[in-house]
Amino acid sequence: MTSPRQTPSGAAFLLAQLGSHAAARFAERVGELGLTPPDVGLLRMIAGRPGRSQQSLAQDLGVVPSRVVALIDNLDRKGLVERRRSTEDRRNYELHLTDEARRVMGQMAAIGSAHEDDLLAALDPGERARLAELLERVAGQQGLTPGVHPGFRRMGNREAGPPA
Amino acid sequence: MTSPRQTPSGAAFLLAQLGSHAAARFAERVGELGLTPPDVGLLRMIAGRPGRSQQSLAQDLGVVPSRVVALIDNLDRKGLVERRRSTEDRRNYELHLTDEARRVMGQMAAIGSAHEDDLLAALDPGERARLAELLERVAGQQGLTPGVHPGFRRMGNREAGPPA
DNA sequence: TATTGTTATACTCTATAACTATA
DNA sequence: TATAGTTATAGAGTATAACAATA
Repeated sequence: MTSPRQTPSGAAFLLAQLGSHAAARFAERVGELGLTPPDVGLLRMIAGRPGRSQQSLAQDLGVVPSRVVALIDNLDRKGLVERRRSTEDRRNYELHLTDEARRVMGQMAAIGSAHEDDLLAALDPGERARLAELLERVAGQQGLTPGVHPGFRRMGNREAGPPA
Repeated sequence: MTSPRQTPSGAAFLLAQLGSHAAARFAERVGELGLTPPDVGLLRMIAGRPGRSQQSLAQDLGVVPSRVVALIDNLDRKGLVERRRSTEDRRNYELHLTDEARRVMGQMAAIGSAHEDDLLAALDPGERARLAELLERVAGQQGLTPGVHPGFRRMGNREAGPPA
């Protein structure tokens, strides 16, 4: 006979599967605002600590500084973030949101609610709370930083690519 | 004062965050076996229906057939899958696992258990079951196929890349 | 003509390393 | 010499389109 369980492990697989799904749906939604998920994360991080440098972002995101250049370039081109030379140390920039960015973030909040609502349509409010509570405990035990999505750095594929 | 909630929505965000984390940890583990997460998914799909064609995989995975070529090339080079020309319709291949692949899948089962255990260390057995039950209902309502991870096709970035 | 698999090509994402300006 | 940011370059992942063999 074949293997007893076709479906993988259990909650761990469901978590990965649903997480990927949730991320994809979220990407669709914010895409309508002209944003990518990384854009959204960056905006939130800058909003949380205005004036922070690209280096500090690179550290918190776990990516290399040159990556942040491209990321911020995106937001800059969209008119959502401003680079101001620091007057104290003219090597670095102080990153600030524009008024436009603050407007966009208002829309993001609405999008977030709708997203949550659609995603968890199968659960009633009590069940959603229980789910959130369980997930929070898992996230805490796993050492995840609240509010920081680890989807920035690609998980290294330590193997060869396609043939030719 | 600033926005009342720094942390995004709630369970939806936690789901995406934990899902990404779970996937990354799983990638680490199977990497020690010389496999990538796509490898694992493919092996399971072939094991579930030996002899299936690359086209059928492409459909179930939601990727383009040329992508499957590279994916199967990988497994082929590792000696885990065999392409046998179909005798009925010599256009397509029948994909089969090798003995080595079956051995590897045994190890994968052990890895899966350890992964689940580490990931959900914060929860006792009853809580794990409750979590799985909630997640299953969400996954069902969202129309996710049991056992198929949607991480194959990259979610389209419908926006410009880095500057130059 | 339609279908399975393949190759050729191009585009995006991302990291590494070299470079500029400032300290 | 060390640090913030940038540019140049390269590698992996993926899709589109053109192609070969078979039906």
